[in-house]
Amino acid sequence: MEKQTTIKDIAFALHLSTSTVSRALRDASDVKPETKKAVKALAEELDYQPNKLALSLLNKRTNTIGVIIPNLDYVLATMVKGIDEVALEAGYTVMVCQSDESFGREIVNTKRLLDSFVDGFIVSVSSETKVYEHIKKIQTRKIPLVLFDRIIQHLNVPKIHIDNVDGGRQATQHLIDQGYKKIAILAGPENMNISNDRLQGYLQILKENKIRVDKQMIIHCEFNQDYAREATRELLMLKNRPDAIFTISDRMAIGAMLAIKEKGLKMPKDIGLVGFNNEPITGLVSPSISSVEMYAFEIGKATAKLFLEMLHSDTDMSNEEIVIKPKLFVRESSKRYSNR
Amino acid sequence: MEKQTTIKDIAFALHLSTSTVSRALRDASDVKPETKKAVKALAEELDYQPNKLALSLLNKRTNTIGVIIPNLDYVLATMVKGIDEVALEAGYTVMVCQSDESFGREIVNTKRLLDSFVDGFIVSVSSETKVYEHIKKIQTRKIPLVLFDRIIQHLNVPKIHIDNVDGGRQATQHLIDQGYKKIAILAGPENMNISNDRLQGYLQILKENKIRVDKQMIIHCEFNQDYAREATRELLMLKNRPDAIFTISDRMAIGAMLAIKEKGLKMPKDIGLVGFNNEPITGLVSPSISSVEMYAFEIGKATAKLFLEMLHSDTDMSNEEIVIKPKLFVRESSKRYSNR
DNA sequence: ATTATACCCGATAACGATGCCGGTAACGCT
DNA sequence: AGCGTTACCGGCATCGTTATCGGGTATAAT
Repeated sequence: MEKQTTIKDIAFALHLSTSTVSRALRDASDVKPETKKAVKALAEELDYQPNKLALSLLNKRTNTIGVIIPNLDYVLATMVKGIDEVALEAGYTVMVCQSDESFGREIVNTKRLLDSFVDGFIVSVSSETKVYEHIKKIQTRKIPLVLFDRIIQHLNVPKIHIDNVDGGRQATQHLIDQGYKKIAILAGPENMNISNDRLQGYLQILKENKIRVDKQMIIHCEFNQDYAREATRELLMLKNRPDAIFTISDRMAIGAMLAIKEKGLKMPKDIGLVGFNNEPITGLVSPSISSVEMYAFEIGKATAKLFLEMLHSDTDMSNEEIVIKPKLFVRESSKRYSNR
Repeated sequence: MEKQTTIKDIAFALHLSTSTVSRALRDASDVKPETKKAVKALAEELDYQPNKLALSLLNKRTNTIGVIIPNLDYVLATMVKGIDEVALEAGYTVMVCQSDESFGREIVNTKRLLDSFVDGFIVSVSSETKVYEHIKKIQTRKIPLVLFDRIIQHLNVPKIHIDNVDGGRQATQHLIDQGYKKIAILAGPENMNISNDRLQGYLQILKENKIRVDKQMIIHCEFNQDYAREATRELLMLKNRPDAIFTISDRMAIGAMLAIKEKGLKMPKDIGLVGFNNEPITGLVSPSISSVEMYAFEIGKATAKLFLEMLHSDTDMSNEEIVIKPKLFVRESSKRYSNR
């Protein structure tokens, strides 16, 4: 690594003090125009770049945002893209850390970013996370923090996410409308808000339609294609098997689809299927899979905007909560009647 | 943001000098054991964390790696995951910047990371990038740099990538083995190494099999599903249409598949199709698509390892080039004969 | 001629940490 | 008594930058 030219070099070369050079470069009022010109010219020539480290040490700002996410699957990668775009525009650089759905790594990442002096955090918690001390630590240090997508509902932090209850409602109501009678749900781990909320929507709709809840139809399994496949296999072996399945992710829907095909059942005739996320793959498999769009890119952008707003405002925003409406896209896997 | 406890606070509280506190914390030899103990106890109590910015300013090291990638699609996200894993292990934090396939943003990202004083760069260039001044700038500053996946062949920089020529060879030879006579290729933009190399492999195999190259069968199009679909439409309208298509990405293969289905042709009977990347989707669509696996996660890990090695060794490694063998996974879209 | 007033510019401290050097006290040895 | 050694500890400079204060000089006003 080569030595960068510093303000001192310029000062020395021009027989000026560092103070004057500093002021000249920042176009301060009390510097002679010619001096300014000379300084700027030399700065240009030597390709002078102010040392951000030194500035950060002084100002206690690094123009860096710490982003912690559980992984880089389609949805989160899309959200990160949105965050990145807005952050870049505003002059911030993001440090993306993956917890890999591990609580321990989430802790490590938080610590790392904390002592890298990021200006703030944008976090989506891992599926393992059940204790929030690390999050609270960020708060007690008064460092700006926004939770997105996988939020922690009871924490007093600005949040942004889709209306997962509504997503669950849309999916379930749609299956009922299509004449399915016994609807199962493949939910995720019990502590995850996105799982619980979607399940809540499912339960609401069953109740509103006066359908009795069958506990056998509610499966909590890992957020993963293989687990979903296995869970679906078991569901389909019940003597009172479901005639529709709502999975809370598209990966899980794929797993369910594989188990359904394996069993020789036809969608949408014998069984209906609705996923969540509306990943491109849902439109490409056969039958195509109905899914709930969650506008990941928009959420990413909105998250970064909310974060920046928080960073620059001094009013307390910890009660802020932005909720975005999802939208069901109906495809072959659940469409029995073309008129509805 | 709250004030962090510094070494000065501890020094003041214990009526010591900052130097002594510093030495005590680093377990230096010439500090009385009791003093050490007192310092450490207080440090623990006040939750002292050394200020990384100050240290970075002194040592000119930030323990941060700048990663620049064109986007966060499946392959690159997987690679980043590999990089992240190894980097975390080694105590480094990565700053991931997406150029979004834009040359301008690649420049901006390079600049940003440069003056964030990252310890080095891991870069995969955008498809627009045809001029390499920003890369050379990194080199002239003697900052460690590794190129991966989308490399620049003629630059004297450590590189790591799969054997794209071999990937192209495997795909093309397989199609010939399956009895296809007129094989088209959907290549990417002309300046991309991964595109050119795969095309090269294709050409080699045609030549080795004494098949005349038909320029109409070589299409350069954007790295994108829709462009690939349109290109395939046009290919299929030729009076002398191809009976097999090799696309250099799976996204493009999907586009091609859609155009093929639209035309009413059957795979693998009427036409064969082979993609590249071996994304999960290739096994899920119908017919499933043959594709060349490029071991993205392994490449990511190997890249980070190579980078770290370079960082810690002082021998010149600019001629290092790691090439990983890809492997064709045969699926329905191109499998006419079950015995081969 | 004296004072006021811009107008420029330099010295210094500060951000937090460490490396180097130097200093002091206590002790042992000749 | 005088010297060297050892064990501890503090002072200072340094990294690169800016904010603050305090001059100095030339011009204008009295």
